[in-house]
Amino acid sequence: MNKQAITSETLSTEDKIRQAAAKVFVTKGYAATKTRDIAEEAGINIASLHYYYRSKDKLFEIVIGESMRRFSRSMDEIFGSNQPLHVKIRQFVSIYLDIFKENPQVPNFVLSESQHNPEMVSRLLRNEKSLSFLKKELKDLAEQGIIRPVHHAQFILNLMGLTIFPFVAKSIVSYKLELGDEEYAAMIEESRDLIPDMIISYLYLKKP
Amino acid sequence: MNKQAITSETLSTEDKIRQAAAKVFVTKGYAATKTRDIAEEAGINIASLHYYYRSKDKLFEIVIGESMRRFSRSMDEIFGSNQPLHVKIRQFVSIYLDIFKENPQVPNFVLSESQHNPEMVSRLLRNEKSLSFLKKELKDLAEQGIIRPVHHAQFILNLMGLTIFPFVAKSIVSYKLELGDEEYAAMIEESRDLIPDMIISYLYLKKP
DNA sequence: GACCCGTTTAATCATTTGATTATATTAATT
DNA sequence: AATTAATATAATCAAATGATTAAACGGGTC
Repeated sequence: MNKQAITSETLSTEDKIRQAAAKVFVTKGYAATKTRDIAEEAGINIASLHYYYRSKDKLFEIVIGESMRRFSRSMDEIFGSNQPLHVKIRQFVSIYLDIFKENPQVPNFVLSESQHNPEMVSRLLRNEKSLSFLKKELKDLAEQGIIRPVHHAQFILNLMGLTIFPFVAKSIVSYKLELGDEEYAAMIEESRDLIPDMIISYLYLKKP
Repeated sequence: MNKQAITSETLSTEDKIRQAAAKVFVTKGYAATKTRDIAEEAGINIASLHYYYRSKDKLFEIVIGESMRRFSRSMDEIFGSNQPLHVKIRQFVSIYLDIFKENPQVPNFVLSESQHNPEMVSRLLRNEKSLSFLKKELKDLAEQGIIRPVHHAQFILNLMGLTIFPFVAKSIVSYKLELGDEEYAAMIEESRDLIPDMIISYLYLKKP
């Protein structure tokens, strides 16, 4: 029972709708999601949905906004801390692997909807901190001869790409390489060490 | 004029439809694409679209099937050749960077639609060769002590992730990191060497 | 010119879909 | 109990959408 019971007994209608919307939007994408799907998933009437959130658009922006900000903030926290860079790298990979193992469809959802609606990105992330301190940290470490010089965007792209890609490409890759779910999951688990190892070994001129 | 002229003068209606469909599907995704969008883009009547391709679904499968197989085959060709592994790695990155620079929306399109419809992947890629020879090559090189032992799926995932991710994440990353189009393109160009360098330096125990 | 066949078009259909309205129900307050 | 405000529901609307139909068009063949 549990989840079902909690959903229908303890949550307010408003929350039930938001939860259901998140589930359906993330699974099917904005365009393929019908307001009726959400209402059914939430176990409520379509009109209630419009009563709480004025439109499908509004509801969608709340859902994807939450996803994007959660993503964005964890990143700022990790790279804004004062640990050594190589620790931050391991933290990033480990934290995001855990998040995505719980929500494997979210990365594709966010990336896909962002591409279809780029100005939404700027609107929803407007107040989020930037990663400019990372730029400085990389520059300083490079000047001290600890790491090789590298554009901070290169660094972020490679780190994110390695971490996220296994989740967005699972259907295709697991088919092409004939891997079962368990084997695929085991590989992702392996990458918890492999990704940081690879990046650190490339980046650092003297091993940290 | 050129492209426009070629489209409306020399192409058959059938080809105009397929080209228009590819453009619209890739840009907006399956669910958000209306048959009227395609007809308008192709400069033809909606009924003609149904005359040549029985339904929106059929047309879509042709378009995405072409994308997926083109992707899949280039990969098989590169890794099926008999060049040294480190050359194949550089080839892979360089070839795919060129493809995606021309069609930056395709990776997101294929990945996103694949996730929403996983059995489509198996149906469309049914007859494509697998990458099993790569598995053997990695195993052999590892046994000879040339490279470190690594799961072939790890290898493919990391290589693809590094190459593809900059294209699927452009909206978000360029916003968060405040990069203009030119700067972003320059970074991708940098990665033509950086990605292979990083993978090779991690993989090879003695430099090749 | 008459006929035929592949193609194109305008008009239309049935269903789906986001949204609204008017009514009912519930819970709290007096 | 009566009143009121918040919430939920059934019924319905107008627009959008995938698909079809029947008629027109065009070019080749006899």
